[in-house]
Amino acid sequence: MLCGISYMWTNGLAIMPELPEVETIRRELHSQILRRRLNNVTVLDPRLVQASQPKAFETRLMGALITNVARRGKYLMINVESDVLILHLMMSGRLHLRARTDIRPHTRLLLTLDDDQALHFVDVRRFGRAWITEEAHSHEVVGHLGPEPLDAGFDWRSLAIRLRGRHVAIKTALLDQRTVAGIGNIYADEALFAARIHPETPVNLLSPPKLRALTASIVTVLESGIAHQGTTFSTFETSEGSPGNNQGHLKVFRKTGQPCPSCGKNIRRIVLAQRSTHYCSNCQRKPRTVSTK
DNA sequence: AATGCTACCTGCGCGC
DNA sequence: TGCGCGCAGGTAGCAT
Ligand SMILES: [Zn+2]
Repeated sequence: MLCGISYMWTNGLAIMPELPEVETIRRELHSQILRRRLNNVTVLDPRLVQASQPKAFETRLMGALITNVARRGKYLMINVESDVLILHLMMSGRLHLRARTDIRPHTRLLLTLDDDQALHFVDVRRFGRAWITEEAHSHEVVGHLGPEPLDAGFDWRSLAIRLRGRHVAIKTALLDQRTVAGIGNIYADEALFAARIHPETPVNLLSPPKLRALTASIVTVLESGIAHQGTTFSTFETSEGSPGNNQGHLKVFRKTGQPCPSCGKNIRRIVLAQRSTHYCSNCQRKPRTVSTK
């Protein structure tokens, strides 16, 4: 299914990995590489491991047994015996399990397994990053993250705590990973639509009932995304090659000019926090105290 | 402390 | 047909 979206890579892939996409990849990887051994590790682009020397990075992982594949927000965590390999795909990072010799353009990292297969980290835009740490929870890149929205303990109070003392637009706050981990541009717009909250609403003006609604909507849209194996705008492959199809379930994201599925009014697009933002001006009203530009 | 803005990077669509 | 511009995205880092 196409959504009038026309940009994709030459290999036909166009996803923006947020929590549901990373979780989909995590589940596939878990079934594919758990208890496999890393026979070889090759850093093809030093930029990927900026924080460390490529050689040291490689040797630290070489020969290690993969004991778990986990996720924190949008970060993928491949546990080996005594270390954790943390990966962030950013926008264009992809993981493919395929023949170790089948190296395609833009491959940045090769994790060769104990057969002819390798996990290929392919990243056209080179924004993706990789780290190795002994203790993932306190690591610099995940230590500051907000609560996991799909954990049992996530409720409107934990959201309220993270918004305390702040005055930014709610969409800006949702894109800030310290507020809630894993929300990106797609699911921020979808969650705000589902909760009937205008994206420019200052967070200090959100009542507890609105925060409750938003909390529930965040959980709903993320779970829906996972249930549909993530959002893609073209011939998306997960690492196994099966397509995600959550794009067919989005209500407002990149639906500018199309009728709101709730009221029929045209979906609007604005730029907020330097990001495309889509909403229904009828279903998502600005509080009166916010002046219209 | 909180917030805003830019750099980073590349392929593709669009307009001329 | 060819070229160049602008867009898309998440995060770190810097400025205010
Ligand atoms: Zn509407």
